[in-house]
Amino acid sequence: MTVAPHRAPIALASLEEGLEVLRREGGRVTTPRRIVLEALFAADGPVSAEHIAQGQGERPSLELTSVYRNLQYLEELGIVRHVHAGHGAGLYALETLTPLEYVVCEHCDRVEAIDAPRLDRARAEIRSELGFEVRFSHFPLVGLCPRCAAGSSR
Amino acid sequence: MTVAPHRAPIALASLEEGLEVLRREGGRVTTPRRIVLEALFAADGPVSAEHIAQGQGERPSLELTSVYRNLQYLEELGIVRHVHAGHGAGLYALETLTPLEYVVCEHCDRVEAIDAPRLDRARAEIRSELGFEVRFSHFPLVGLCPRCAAGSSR
DNA sequence: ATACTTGCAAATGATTTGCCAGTGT
DNA sequence: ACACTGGCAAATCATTTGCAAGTAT
Repeated sequence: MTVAPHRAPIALASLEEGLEVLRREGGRVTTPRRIVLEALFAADGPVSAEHIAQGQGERPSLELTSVYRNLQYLEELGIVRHVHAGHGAGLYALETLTPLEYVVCEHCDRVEAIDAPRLDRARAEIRSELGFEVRFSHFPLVGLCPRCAAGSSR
Repeated sequence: MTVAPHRAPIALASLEEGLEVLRREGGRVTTPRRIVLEALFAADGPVSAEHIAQGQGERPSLELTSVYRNLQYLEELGIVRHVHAGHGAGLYALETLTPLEYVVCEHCDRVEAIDAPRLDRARAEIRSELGFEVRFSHFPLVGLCPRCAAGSSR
């Protein structure tokens, strides 16, 4: 598990491809590692390490420590990325073919994945106003979703 | 210290005004409380609880716990707000007359305060594209500042 | 006098680290 | 065989909480 600097993103098409990447990079294909990947493929959005560690149905549970270690390793390989949805635990997801960025509602805590290009105009505004090149992938956009913005008396 | 839901923001003009707010709201003017306010007035940007607790020059150090408790109380009163600049500790600042939002460079970690209106166009883009009403005050915009964007080979 | 606050220790929650036994290759 | 991993306990970091002693009003 000695990779450190992040590689370019790799969008896995299948679990098998993930295992291939592991082998190619000199990593070993172990049961916990396979399970973490399975959990990420099974998830329909970013999930916490805790969630992965708990297991679900067929998928066995495993040590939280191993989950964190493997997520970190997979992240260094460019297979996984994590987001911070609020004050709580980080959320992990597989890297995707079309880059995703995230928006979180600070009222209902819902996390929504957005195709990065949809935020290009906002990014351009920020670039021209501040000269900053922003990403909403690691730290998401936080605000009120339409639903909550409508019925919020706070 | 029983206030809980946040009051409307109050931009203090002076430490004295802060103490008045405390009295008006039924809080007590204590030494640690005065020190926390002094530290915030002395700071030229958002600072960590740790930083406040350490003291500096004239300003005595105090228990980290008290700093956190008081920051939380002042935040509930609408005098203080906090931002998350990255993976580390939260940063605290006095509420300002003209609302501020923050931008953080993920490369050099510099935190820059921005007058909220300067981001109105970006916010409008996001609103029209996603229906989201975003704020960059609690969770800041994260990206590369001009300096780092220029000389970054990563 | 009495409710609000502080200090200090201990608890929490998220994540990391040390170390030795276990196992892919 | 041997370096890479996993499990488990303990360490860290930021922050919160419990409680008895201290103090503003």
